[in-house]
Amino acid sequence: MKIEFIPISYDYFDFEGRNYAQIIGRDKNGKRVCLIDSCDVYFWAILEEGVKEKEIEKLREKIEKIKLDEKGRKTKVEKTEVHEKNFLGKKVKAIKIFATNYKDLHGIADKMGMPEIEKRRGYDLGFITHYIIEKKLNPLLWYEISGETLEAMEFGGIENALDVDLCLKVKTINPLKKDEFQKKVLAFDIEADELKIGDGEILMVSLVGDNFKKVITWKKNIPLPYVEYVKDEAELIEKFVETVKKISPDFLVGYFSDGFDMPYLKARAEKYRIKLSLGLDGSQPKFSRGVMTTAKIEGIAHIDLLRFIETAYSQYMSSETLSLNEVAHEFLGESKKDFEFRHSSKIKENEWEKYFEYNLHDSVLTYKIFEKIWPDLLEFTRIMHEPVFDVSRNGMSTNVEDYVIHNLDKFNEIPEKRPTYDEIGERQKRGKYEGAFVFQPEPGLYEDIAIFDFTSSYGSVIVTYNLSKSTFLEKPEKESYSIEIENKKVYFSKKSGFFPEMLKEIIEKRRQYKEELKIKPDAIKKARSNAFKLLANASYGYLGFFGARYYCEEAAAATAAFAREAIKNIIDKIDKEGYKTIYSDTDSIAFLLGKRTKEDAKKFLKKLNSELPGIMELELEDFYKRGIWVTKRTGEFGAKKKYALINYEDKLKIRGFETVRRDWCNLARETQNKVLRLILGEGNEKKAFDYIKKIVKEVKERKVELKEMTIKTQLKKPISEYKAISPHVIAAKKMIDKEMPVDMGSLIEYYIAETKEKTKLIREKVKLPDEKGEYNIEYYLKHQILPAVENIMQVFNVDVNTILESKKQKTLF
DNA sequence: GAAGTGGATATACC
DNA sequence: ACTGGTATATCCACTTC
Repeated sequence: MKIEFIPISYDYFDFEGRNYAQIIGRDKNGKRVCLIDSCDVYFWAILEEGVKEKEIEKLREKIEKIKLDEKGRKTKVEKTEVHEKNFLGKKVKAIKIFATNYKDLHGIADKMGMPEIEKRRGYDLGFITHYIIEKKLNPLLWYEISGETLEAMEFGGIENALDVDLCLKVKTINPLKKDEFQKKVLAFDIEADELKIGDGEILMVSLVGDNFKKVITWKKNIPLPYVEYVKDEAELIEKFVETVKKISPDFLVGYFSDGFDMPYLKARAEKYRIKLSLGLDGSQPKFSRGVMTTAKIEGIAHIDLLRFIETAYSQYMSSETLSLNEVAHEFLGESKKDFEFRHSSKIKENEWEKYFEYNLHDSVLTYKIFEKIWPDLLEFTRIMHEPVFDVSRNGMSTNVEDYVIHNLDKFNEIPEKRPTYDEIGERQKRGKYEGAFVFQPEPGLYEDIAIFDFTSSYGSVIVTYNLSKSTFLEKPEKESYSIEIENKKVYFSKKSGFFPEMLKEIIEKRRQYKEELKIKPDAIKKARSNAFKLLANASYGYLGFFGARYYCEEAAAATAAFAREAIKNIIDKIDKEGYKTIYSDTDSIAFLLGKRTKEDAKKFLKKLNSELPGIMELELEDFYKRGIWVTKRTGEFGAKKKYALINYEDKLKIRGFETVRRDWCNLARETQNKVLRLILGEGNEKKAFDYIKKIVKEVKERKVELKEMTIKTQLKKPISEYKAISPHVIAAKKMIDKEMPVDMGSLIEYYIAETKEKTKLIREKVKLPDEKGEYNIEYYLKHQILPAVENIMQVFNVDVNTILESKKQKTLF
């Protein structure tokens, strides 16, 4: 029979020693389908140069006799073939070795230390990756599948165990041009008494899907349409499982659910000896070990939104934390419902309804955010060619690597292996190489500024100069790209390599999205364009990442070197043309228009572009009315990475200033922001100065609310590992004493208070936000407010410290 | 015990 | 273990006089 099918969730099982892919998806009518399929599993033995035909035949005979009997599996080499392949761009002869079970590829490879074999490769890919490469059944794309239904009890009766409408053994797979997909989404969120996994009771769980809203609870029976009352916690867990089963979503979505909701449910279910059988085969979620736990559900794509947001968006978000509240605010313009958390025993009778609403709303937000990010998740998954479960959790280096691995066959390339533990150690030992160029700015207030920047700068350098592990030349060749790094010249072939070639496609996608964004801007298009920019830039990071298969220090260093050369070239040309460069960082240049018009600058941009090599492209970032660069706190030089601009739509662009840093108190940040706005918007430093005086007065008169004085700093490691006991470490210790949940990664909030003891140490004045006390006037003036505006006013030769001196005289009397 | 300096730490920029 | 380097700023910890 034939069906139209979109694959969503991938798993595999072993049957009689062989591997089978078990793929769950939907057909065009929304029926849930399970495909069962197998594929060849193999790896490569790359032969030494010049091995003769006869020797190869002998070798094949030897290899074909290899058998393994480990871990209760009997695996053998099924057959071998000889192929002409490429490895790292070089033509090689290789034996393709097919084995019974993919788990034994490594074991077989280990038995092949023959002298004719130079390298063994391709034994370290997962089965699902093998399968997707072999059968080209890519996730979240439509296919026409022909296959046959299973016979009774085939594969040990898998069909009966699976909760699907149809089960097919695959015969053929053909891609379809079809896009629409009515996915079924269910968001969920639990509320518990204790934050530590499993320590408290689960009070309620909310579920939100398409036209579906529910809160299951055992705490209070309130007649509300969405509340379902059960008798105890055990029944709550059972009801939750039952509801998920009934809805049977493609995507079960949580927020931090890998780290909280799922492990919590697991812990509580274990306590009551209940099976958390969420899988379509009735299996429980499988939790991965390691630093980051993940919860995988058979047949349903469990998505932890936080993980995807961290990799795909966080760099471009203005939220201070990635809490559901702040992320919802930024993505949706909506906030969480207010609810003051207390232990359930302290919640009053009439407060439960609010708590339920709160819980439900969290799932609503999770559901809505998922809908918002869906286009990106879809695009990411389709580009990476790996299941959405993995893509949604992977970091950028893995994304780059997945992309490469799944595109190798176009180049007839054998995959490179993962580095060994020792190789990683070696790579980590190497020193840093020189990175980006940052222009030394002259402090001052400037007017009429234009900013150009390179589109996907590092990515386009890699493509243009063909930089990669496979194009790196040990010995110089006549026709090659070369550049000096650390007094040593490195060379790269001009014969196009597969890595740069692949990157080209990513950059083209990014350009396309950016164009669409220009035509009709919206937040999501922006995020998507940024997501691809991220992928392009990550390719550079990937080259220098110690865990990468295609790690190439020389290529990474050369990328930075070529980029430095390119930007310096542009700076020269801009200045030669009669403009004046005032700043530049990595891939952007800010310069003064002087007497020229915006149109002149645009024309000039065209000219510059016509002279750029390869796919390098410079674009107009924006024009700005005014901009300010300040001095460093130490020394008279202009500070790098710290400036503020205002464009002709009066929109501020602030970089590096305390305004954008969360480890400064709100008051300092807001004061600085206001001062920048006054100076840039109106060009009025007098007003700014008056404003500062006003704030200083308010601080001295204690008119400022304590919460404006809170400083937030993150705990980057376990408390015990801190050598320097800084204020936030003290605050964290205080929190632990109060049994508040503190962990690595927690954002610690505190303020600096007045104390009786005479001490110089700031850490001895630390108090928690809810601790009684008064803010320390001297500290906030001298360490927060004035430093935040000092360098800005210095541009106008105004010394803000005089405010303190003159006022001090008065207050003395 | 004050002053100066380097190290540890956090955060931002691209 | 889960991209790279560049840069600023703060406060602690130590040295020196």
